[in-house]
Amino acid sequence: MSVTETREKLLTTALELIWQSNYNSVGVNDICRQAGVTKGAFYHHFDSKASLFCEAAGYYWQVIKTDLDAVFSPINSPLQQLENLIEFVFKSKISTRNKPIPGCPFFNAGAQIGTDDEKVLEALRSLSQTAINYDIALVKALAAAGYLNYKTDPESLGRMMYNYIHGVMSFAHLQPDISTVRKDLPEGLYRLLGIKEEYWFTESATWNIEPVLSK
Amino acid sequence: MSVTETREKLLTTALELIWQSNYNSVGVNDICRQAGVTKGAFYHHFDSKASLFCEAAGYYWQVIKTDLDAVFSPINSPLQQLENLIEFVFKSKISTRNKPIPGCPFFNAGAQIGTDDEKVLEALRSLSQTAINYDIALVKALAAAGYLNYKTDPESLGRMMYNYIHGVMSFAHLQPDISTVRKDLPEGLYRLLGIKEEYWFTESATWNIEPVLSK
DNA sequence: TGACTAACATACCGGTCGGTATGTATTCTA
DNA sequence: TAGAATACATACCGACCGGTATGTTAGTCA
Repeated sequence: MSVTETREKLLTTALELIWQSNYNSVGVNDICRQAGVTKGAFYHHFDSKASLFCEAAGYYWQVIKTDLDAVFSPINSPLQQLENLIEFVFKSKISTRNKPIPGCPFFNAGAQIGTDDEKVLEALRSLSQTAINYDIALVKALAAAGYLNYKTDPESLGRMMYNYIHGVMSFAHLQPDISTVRKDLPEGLYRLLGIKEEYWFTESATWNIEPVLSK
Repeated sequence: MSVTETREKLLTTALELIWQSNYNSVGVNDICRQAGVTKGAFYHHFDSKASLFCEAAGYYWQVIKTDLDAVFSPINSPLQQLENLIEFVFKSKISTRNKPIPGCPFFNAGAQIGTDDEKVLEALRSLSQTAINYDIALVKALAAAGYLNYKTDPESLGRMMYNYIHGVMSFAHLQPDISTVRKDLPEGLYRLLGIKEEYWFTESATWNIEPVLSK
């Protein structure tokens, strides 16, 4: 394995394992074993488990940014973007490729990591804020196009979208019922956004490529 | 300390500690130290850490049920019940009594506990479903009273409320900004429920007693 | 009063945790 | 081509984990 290969293998493996369970119960040894490298290699590349997590956060973001840019591509109408987002969340964060319903690794980790480790928290904050910014942009576009019922504070509404999506994902983690999510996810977003009812379920997603990281 | 005192002290202490951080990082030793009892006493009363958690779940529910019944008391109008719920979530789950914003211990735990330990998961599932049932009842009452914009599936909408609330709480855990929550929590629920806009922020909560467990 | 037991206390166990010290190939550089 | 730096591998550390074995005390009941 080349240098960058080893490094990326550790990053992706860490993501995968933490995704499947959680930050605390995934040990450095587990990551190393799964990645097929030794602990020496691990601590050659990363200072600590926490710093690996921070770097993995950046790596993860860089990876899904490609997907998000496609999801929110301006060649799609705002309504299509919304449907794309729903499809993206479902495909990349929920879906049924394996038994467990994973949710977002970093959001889960947010609830898992103690209040210590400020660096990790900061990485998570930055990550979530960047994600919310995508939502905010969508809200503005929807509002400008006249799809929305209420007058709207885009920042607040972007946060609401983010919070709702992650609430649904966490619930799906506990109650792995695909059909429930299929229903609750879009309708909840329609309601939150205040999409006028005549536009509900009228557009279909233009995004359906396989998410980069979910192989 | 009497027998039941010791037992309850362990239960409440476990709740408190898990609340403040999370299931995995709170050890049996921590619980014992904080509760002022020894490990021998712990394992005299409980079979394992997991079984303590299950019993704590039941205990917790029994405790907050009192609050919930007050929040959703039929002497309050549906709109008042909704405001009460918002106030309850804010006071008992968020608030500012200490620095950290805890969220719901059991919801957090849901994201933390591995897919193993099926008994724990089952306890969490039962707990969340019972909580959702309160929301469902509220949805029905609101719909019957004509406060809602859209035609509604109460079960689905109850879940949406639950998911949104916990999404907000988890986000608050990461970004401890009280004023944000103060805004996003009610408005998100109004939007989700489809409360007609003329009823937004029109009622004030009739519930403001101190939650039982948050001393 | 003595046998029995519930309710603890103390000491300790094997296993695992994140992290490190040190050795060894391989590659780059002067 | 010598030697320095890189990229690991191996072995090991102390701390802590959940859990247990065993001792001690206090109350119950015959």
